[in-house]
Amino acid sequence: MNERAAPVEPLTLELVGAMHSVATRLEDALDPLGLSLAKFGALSKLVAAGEPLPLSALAERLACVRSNITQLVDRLEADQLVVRVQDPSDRRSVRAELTAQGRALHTEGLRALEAAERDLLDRLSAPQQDDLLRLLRLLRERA
Amino acid sequence: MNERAAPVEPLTLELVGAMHSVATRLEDALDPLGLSLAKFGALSKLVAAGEPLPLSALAERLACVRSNITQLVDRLEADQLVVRVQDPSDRRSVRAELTAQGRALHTEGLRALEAAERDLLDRLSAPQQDDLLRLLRLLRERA
DNA sequence: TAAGATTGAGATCTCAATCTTG
DNA sequence: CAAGATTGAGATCTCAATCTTA
Repeated sequence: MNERAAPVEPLTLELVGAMHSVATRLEDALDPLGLSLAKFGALSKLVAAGEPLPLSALAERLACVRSNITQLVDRLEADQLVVRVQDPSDRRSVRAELTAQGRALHTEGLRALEAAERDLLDRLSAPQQDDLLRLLRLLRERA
Repeated sequence: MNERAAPVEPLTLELVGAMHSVATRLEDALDPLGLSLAKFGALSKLVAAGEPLPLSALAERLACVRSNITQLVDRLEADQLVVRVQDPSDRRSVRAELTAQGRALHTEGLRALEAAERDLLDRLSAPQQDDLLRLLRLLRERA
């Protein structure tokens, strides 16, 4: 029994707080490269796809709305990391294509993130790391 | 051995993705009340403190910069959930004080969050929930 | 009309610079 | 000068409305 007042903070706020802390650490790791998590995420999806992606597809894979991608690609284009290319078969569609520079920076970002990841996860044993990933995926895969 | 290309996505991006998904779910739960996670977080810290807090203290407890709190309190004040009060003993200091309306809405928000929390965590057994919290705290408590 | 993309308004956050008070 | 708060600029995100093309 605990005599003190009941916790005012729901469990989920702890979740959000911890995740915010992790995200901040990762942003800091990417910052020296001029990258943000948002930008790296987009580059990452483009590399994974292996080909230019329509902005709608990018929005779907990054779990955000289309208008967000319009602006994100604006900034990526200003950084010369991607270019917009027209789709001749459907003139409504615009695809984002990686530049050589974008591909190279993604590789650097990957290294930086993996270093930050080792720093972060070194606290946890290998089985703990597996557990964490499994639990988070359970939360995510909810309808 | 896996013949396919190595995963392009670092483990940490999975973490960020899961975080984003959870945060979105919680935002949705608060939305009908006209609350956001940011606003609820501030109300929650004020309720926990039991007294008006200087904006600096609020910034510290919410792990963000002061200028963020200035604007957040602007919006909370516009919603009539808090008021700014002057500190007679130090005229530099401004404290945020809950209104009755702010206190009431915090209670409603708490209920909404706890419902969303049950929805989210129902997937996990009680020991799994404990594990998740423990693991996240380990990640957070890093220097 | 549907779909793809963009625009405009606004919420949330950061940083750098500034202003007042200590 | 330090500290507390604010302001201004800009990044990131959402929603509603709009424009073009299918």
